Amino acid sequence: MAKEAQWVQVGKRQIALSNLTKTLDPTGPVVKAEVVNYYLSVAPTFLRHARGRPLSLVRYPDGIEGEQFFQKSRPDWAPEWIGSVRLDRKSQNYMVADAVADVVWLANLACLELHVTQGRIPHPERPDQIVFDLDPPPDFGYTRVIELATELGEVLRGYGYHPFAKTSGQKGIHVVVPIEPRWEIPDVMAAANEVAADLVRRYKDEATLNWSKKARETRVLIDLNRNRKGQTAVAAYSLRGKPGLPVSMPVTWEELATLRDASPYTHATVPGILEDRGDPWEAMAAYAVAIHTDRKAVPVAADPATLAAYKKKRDFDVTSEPGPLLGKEDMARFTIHRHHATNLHYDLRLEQDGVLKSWALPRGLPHQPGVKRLAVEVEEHPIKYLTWEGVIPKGEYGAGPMWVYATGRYSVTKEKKTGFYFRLHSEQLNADYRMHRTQGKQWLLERVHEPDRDWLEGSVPPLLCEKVDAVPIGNDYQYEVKWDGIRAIFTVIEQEVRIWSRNGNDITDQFPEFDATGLNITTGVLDGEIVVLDEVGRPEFGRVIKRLHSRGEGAIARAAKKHPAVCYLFDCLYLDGRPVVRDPLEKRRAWLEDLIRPDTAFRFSQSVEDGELLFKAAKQQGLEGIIAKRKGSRYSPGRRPGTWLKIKSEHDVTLRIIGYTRGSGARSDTVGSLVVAEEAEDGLVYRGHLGSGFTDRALEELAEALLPMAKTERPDFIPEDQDKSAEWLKEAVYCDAIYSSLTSGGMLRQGMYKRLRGDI
DNA sequence: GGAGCTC
DNA sequence: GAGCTCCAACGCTCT
DNA sequence: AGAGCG
Repeated sequence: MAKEAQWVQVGKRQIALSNLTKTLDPTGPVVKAEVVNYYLSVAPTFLRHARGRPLSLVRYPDGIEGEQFFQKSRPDWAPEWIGSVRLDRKSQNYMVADAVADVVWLANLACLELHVTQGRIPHPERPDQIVFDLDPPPDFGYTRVIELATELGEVLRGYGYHPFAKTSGQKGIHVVVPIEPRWEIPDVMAAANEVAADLVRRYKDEATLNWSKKARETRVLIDLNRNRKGQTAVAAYSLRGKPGLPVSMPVTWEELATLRDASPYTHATVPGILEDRGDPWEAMAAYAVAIHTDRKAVPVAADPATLAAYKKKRDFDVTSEPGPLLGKEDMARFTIHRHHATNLHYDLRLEQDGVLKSWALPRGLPHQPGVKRLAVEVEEHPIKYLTWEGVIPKGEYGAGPMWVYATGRYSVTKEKKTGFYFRLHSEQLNADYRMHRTQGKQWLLERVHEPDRDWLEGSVPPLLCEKVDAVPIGNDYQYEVKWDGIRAIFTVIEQEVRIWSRNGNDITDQFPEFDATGLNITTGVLDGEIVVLDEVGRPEFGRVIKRLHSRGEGAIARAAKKHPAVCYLFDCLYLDGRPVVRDPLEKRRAWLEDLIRPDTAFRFSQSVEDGELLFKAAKQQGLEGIIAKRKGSRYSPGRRPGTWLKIKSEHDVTLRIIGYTRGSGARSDTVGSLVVAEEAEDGLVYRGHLGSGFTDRALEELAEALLPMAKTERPDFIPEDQDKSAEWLKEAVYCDAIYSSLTSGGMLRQGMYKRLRGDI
């Protein structure tokens, strides 16, 4: 072990990291610590595609400018927990990554590139994907490679495959199709060859299968050799040993079409992108099909006419949800129902011998390794329940709504005496579980691997609004009231609720009225707006903000009693063991409505179809505005402008800054917000607080920018030194007095009101 | 990057 | 103790 | 037979 080794704990493994400050990419420069960090952060996603595949390491112990070498066999000094597999009698003992710790250990070996075979355990000799490596000659424009990859994608669809794309991390593009692991390599090669030859026939001047340099000249090599025995291709999310440490990055077909080169994807950017938009390949395994040369009927003849027709409707196809799974007759299917009978529960159904083996899961699916959930074996169900969804009428057994929570295919990865391990592949859920019989009909369901992203850990940045001036009209939208209060993300773990502000601050303690008894849920992430309502049911921002600022248990309890808050929930991001952010808005909201218990502090934010009407009503009621949401849209934490629009109900407001609040945070130099009032017929009307958590300096700048916009530069009641707005803002005592008067009850106190009004 | 071998 | 060496592989093509 | 190729 090198002398300066640093020990880290990854899962249950301890790993010695050596030479962390060694530069591996001098052009960055990038040191080894950053490489380890990269692989640590993408490991759960990386493993989804690489787990169980024999590895080739490309190691750069002296950095990308030093010597590089391949390594396949498992060195005998590897820790005992690094797994391995032998492809045949006389082959290597290939290493196989299974857990995050394995990836970190490999990263420490300065193994920048990880390459994998197309087969994986338990059938390493039967590929479960075909890779088409598009390898352009020098000076072949990237855009043209993309075009060719896109065409290849279409040809593959014509043959009934579901293609996925990634950058190679260098000049090329890899098009990958998942297949069922049922054929030997020669059969798979033959199928691949047929499709590639088809493409080459259509694009004679662009593409070739001929591998010799001379014959290739200026054409792209469609390299099928990556599919051969013992051959590997760079793994999805692997780094490449090139300047800047680019990544072999899975992309959606839409993303691919907009790429101009592969430069956006590097060790530095990929973790953020992944966090932002997830893994485009996540559901890949659910789209495995039989190779086209061995199907009973070839689904689509690959003649040019068919392809043209396909191309025509492709725009629609690509932008909408993926189509139905193909070839499902060849693999075992599964469904999980959310069944809101007398007692809410889930039903896990696995296809086996022509029936659905079923278990009732009273508390949903486990969300994390180590979490176990009871699973009670129930009677087998007929296959037709795979897709059944609806309401079981009152009086019948199990009366109540039953939703398809996830459906796709599954594979048993390991059989044990007391149970089995299985992996779910679907659009909704891709995870490994262990089913373990404890006694009789009682089983325990346990999650095996870490999720890509732990939705229940800490806060999730909420999807934000974009302000617009007019109500977007159309059948594409649904409309909700814009509740004027505190945006809050709720995380529920078991029976514990935590509340997070939009900036990720934990505000749980401020609102003791929100507890899990109001929600029919075991684990979840919900999005809503906390409001305090006035006598006629209008949100009073001043009151709720006061709730946010009260300190001390006693004060909070008193405030909660005086001004009880409710929360209008409008979205659901995670539900009992699976993220739902990628389900369409309507589905998320249907689930949400179902999980809110009546007569609690939680309410469902109703939506309506008529935007104009709601807008008019909102204006009449003095509400802040309405929100238009695009139907079918996903939830993109952190933002995605254009999917969610906020409309101000008043446009020509003249605001005046009448004070500021002291911040409630720990930093003494922060100012809470500007207190703004609107000019009305009969004086100033409090409109709320602008921003929060400014430093004095930032606030001065903001005030300077805003003051000229106000009708009067400064209200008359501000004492002395009228010239310097910044100094005016520093009149803390005075403004605090205004603040408290403004916010007691959300109204201007009598005296102050008079003073503000009349007599300015 | 780590280990085994050689001097 | 320092210095050197090893650490892959397939199948096809060209020479 | 051996080197080259990715």
